[in-house]
Amino acid sequence: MCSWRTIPCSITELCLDHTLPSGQSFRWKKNGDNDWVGVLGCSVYLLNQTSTQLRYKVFGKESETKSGGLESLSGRRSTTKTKAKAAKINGVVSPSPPADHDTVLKDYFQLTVCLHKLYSTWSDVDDNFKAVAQRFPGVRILRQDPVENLLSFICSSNNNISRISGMVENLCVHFGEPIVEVSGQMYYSVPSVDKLALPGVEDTLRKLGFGYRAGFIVKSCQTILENDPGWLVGLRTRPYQEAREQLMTLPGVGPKVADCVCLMSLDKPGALPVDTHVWQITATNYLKQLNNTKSLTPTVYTQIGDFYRTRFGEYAGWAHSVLFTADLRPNKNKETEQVGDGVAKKKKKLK
DNA sequence: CGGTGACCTTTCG
DNA sequence: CGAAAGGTCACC
Repeated sequence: MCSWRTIPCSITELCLDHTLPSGQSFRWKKNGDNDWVGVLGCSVYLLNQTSTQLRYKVFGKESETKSGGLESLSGRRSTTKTKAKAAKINGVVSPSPPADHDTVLKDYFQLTVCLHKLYSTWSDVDDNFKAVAQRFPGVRILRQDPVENLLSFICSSNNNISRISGMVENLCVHFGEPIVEVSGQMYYSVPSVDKLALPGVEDTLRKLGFGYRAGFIVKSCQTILENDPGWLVGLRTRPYQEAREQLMTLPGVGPKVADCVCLMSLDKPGALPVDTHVWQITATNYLKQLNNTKSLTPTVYTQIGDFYRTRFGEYAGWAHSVLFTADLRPNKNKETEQVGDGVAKKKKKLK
């Protein structure tokens, strides 16, 4: 058994227990009391942490992922170049992880972004944030594979977390590649868009319980393939608004899903997903004039995003994930459910 | 622009 | 059991 590898990292910069279950990725599972297991690229990672370091073990093939480029994981069929790189792998079932896994994790957790400073700034401008921040330190935005991120959130529409997780799992098990078995459990990669664009897939997904999202997934993958190779990941270097518009050309991708993808995998820290919950809480606690809005129209959606962007600045999307993380926890305490302490929440539903 | 209803199925209360 | 679930799309 290989030993744990470590990366220096304060628990206030990254708290796995607050970040991994915050509804960004649906693929991390708690393993025992301290460990988290998940798949990044073509490797299975086992993670835990102390107050000063992030610790990990890697299982499976050596990842071909290069720092900053998850392209090869994204179902590109641009082949030639990525193939050439991938061919370099010394596919040993090596007990010692390759040197590059530090880089993969630093990239995934975006450890070069100084969360401590951001928290401090946001606490200065918002009392609600300050209160929530004390209870939930170390919440940061992951830098996910755009394909995983996109598929996950196409599944999220009008759906519950529990089922979404199962659907993502099913996508990987049925259309991804097996990676390695760890303690009796096989792990799979995120499927390539090529696989999901094949004829017959929609029927299979329907049978797997995806409902109307089956069509969205297949058609979105087909659309991705019709675009230039690298189109999706290329949105990382396009302006926020443009990336958002482009994403919304995909079936099943509206404003909310587009913002999730912008924020969580396309390097748009100011993107701010507004769901019904965020809308309600914001109307109650911040923008009272929205209390009489009847639905989450594009206008209201923009107002809410702009409000937070004005208040929290360039990384408003990151602030938003801290602010609302408490409300997604399965075991949230109903008595204290609120944004910040002492602020009333939940208006009753009018119908 | 804003309002309405359908959409699949599972989980939740 | 029925309602709700991190929406989106089509249509008025």
